[in-house]
Amino acid sequence: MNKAYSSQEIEQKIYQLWEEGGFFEPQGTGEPYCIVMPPPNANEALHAGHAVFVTIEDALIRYHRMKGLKALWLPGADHAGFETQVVFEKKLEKQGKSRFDFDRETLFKMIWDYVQENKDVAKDQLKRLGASCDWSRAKFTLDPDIIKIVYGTFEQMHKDSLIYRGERVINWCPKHQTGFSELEVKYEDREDKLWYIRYDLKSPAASEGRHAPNPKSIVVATTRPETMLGDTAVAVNPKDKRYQDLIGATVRLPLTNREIPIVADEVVEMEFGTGAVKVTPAHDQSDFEISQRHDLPLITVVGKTAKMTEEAGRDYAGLKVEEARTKIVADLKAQGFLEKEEPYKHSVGVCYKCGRTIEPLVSKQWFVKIAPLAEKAIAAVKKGEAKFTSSKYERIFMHWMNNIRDWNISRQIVWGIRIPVWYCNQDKTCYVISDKKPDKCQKCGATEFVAEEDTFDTWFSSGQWPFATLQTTKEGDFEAFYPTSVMETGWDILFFWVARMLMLGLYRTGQVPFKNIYMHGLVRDKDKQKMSKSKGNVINPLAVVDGYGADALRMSLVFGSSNESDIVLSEDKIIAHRKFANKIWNASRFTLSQLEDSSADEFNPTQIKPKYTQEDEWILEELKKTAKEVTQNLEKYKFHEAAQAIYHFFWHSFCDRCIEDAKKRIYEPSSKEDKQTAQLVLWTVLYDSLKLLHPFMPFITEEIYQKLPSRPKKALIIEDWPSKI
RNA sequence: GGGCGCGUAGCUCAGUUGGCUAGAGCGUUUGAUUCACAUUCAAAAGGUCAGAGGUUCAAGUCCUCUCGCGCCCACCA
Repeated sequence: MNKAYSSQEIEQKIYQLWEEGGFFEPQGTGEPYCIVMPPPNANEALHAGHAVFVTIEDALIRYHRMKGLKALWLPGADHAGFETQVVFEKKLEKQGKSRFDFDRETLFKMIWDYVQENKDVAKDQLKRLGASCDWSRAKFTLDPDIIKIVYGTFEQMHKDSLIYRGERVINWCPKHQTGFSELEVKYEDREDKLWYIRYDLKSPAASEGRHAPNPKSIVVATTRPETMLGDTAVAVNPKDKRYQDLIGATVRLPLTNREIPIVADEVVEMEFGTGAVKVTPAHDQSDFEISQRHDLPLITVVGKTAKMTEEAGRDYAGLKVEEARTKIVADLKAQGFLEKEEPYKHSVGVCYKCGRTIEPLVSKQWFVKIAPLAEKAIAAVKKGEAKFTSSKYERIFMHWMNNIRDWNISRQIVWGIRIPVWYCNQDKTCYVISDKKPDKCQKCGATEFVAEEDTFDTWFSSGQWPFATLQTTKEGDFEAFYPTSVMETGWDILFFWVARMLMLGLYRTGQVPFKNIYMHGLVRDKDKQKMSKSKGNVINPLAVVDGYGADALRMSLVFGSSNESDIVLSEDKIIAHRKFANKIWNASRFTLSQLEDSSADEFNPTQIKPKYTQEDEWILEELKKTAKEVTQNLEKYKFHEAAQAIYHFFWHSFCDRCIEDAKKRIYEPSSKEDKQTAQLVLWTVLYDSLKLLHPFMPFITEEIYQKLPSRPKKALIIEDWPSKI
């Protein structure tokens, strides 16, 4: 053995040993244990967050495998619709091209090829981190059998009236040319202005017999004056005494003279601005809802590229929103309609990818009626069918689920699963749901169809991942492993993914997709800053593996972080655990050398009749206690405690005391029995320590195990866990 | 506006249902060793557990308030 531990020399060799041994496939007849891996993006290298899930999930899998459970860790890769398309678009941009230069099929094919080129990157990196997942079952989110299941879900939901196509205000990114769900919109604080605009009355309201002065106008406050061109009403609160007389009156929209009514609606807050609000149903979520209640028309004045439309009128059509705003304000001022303007701080929705201001636009999109699904998910969590290991995430989850809104699942991108709809006519009122182009519409008899061009929100398909994978891997997998044992993923995708999996899993299978939910935190740098490319503080896990070894990286990710909160990763911490790896190496090197040179008779633990000293009894007791502590903490998902327990035992009990004690007894033995007993103790403690360390530091422990005399199994990975509880 | 969480040694954090002199890693100081150890070992310093009040035989741990910080959600026109 080398004097110092060299991770580079052994890691690859050890991984190969496991793979060739077939140890990653579920073995034996034990109780099934299954984790479905959150599939990394197929086109991207892994980042620190991936290293966290590998560390935790692999520790769980290895522990349960050693405990004798039939353990399956099911890997996969995600096409990651929008994310990947954005990456690809940037590539195109560099070549001076845009995705709009290509037709749907060509673009899809180009991205497909691009993903194929990169698809092994993530897989190879997972292997380098030591992920003991069953590659023979690996799935890709665009596998035809997965798509088939996703289509089946869509069709079933449509039959159950849980899917509808509707005209709604959606969150539109003018750069990426797609709509989003509300989760993909980020908010940014902005210093803006609030403009007060006077709308003159066409005719006084019916107010005979009232004492109130008969007003001639009403003033509204807005941050988006340019959208006034699309106003179809002014709304006030029905309880607002100031405007009682005006409800039902008609005003003339400045600049256009179009006549619009004043309506009363509860959502209007009397305290804000003047208490009167302009209603622009085509460009504001809340206004849209008002328009539905009052049967108001829609006028779209902002188009999909954030430019004013023809409907905005000759003077403004074609202007960018910001230009239109400036011009409108100037025009209003010139014509005397601008009462005042004041500085105003508010938050504005922006695209989470590019930061462009989100334009709320009315558009026809596919929606999932979410309330019935949410109800079942809430009930399942309440009943404990799916348990959050941390109550804080359960509370956050419940709060969101109780306020959930219908889910826009259509995306105007090509990289994804096409929504399997075929329209029978141009106005798209009649359609057939089918994976292939249908022959004939049963409803209207049409034989010509227009294909839906939108694709599903990635989360609609990945929300079905646990059952879709297990139903398409191997015969009997679904029956054996569903519901899976635990879902472990980052808290940032609690709503995006975990909540959707629960809802869709319950809907499709009648069972929760996983029994436990463990959320890990964000990896931060030593100053607790979020890692980002622009800050230059990103720790590339593969670079760490190269420099310090996968075991050191894994150990530093579990050590000193708990409560499923954020994880601080620093070079100091990694170095500390590389030192620990070296300590393990050398303690083992010493132990093994002491067992070897008992040349007289080969070391054989079963042949030794030990005469334990007090010190021996102490270390064996400590070992037992540590095994119990590691086990209990693993059972409770307290990885940091488990790791710390074995770390402390190995270093300070085994190395500092047990080995020191053994030296005297082996070098200057008082009796043959005592020497042999000392050797047996060393062997025993090392043997069990390797097992206890293995879930966290799989490579080094396996390498040493392979050198251990009298080892009972082919590999440590399939050894028996040393503690029953 | 609503919700969640955090504030414990210089730094990063543990501390299970309230129970002995509050712990770990890194860092710092002193000594030893190079005899398995790209070192290691022994020892030490360092905390009024954010602050105030309360419950209790007993509170870092439960309750209330205050201060500071972070995050999430929301139809802030």
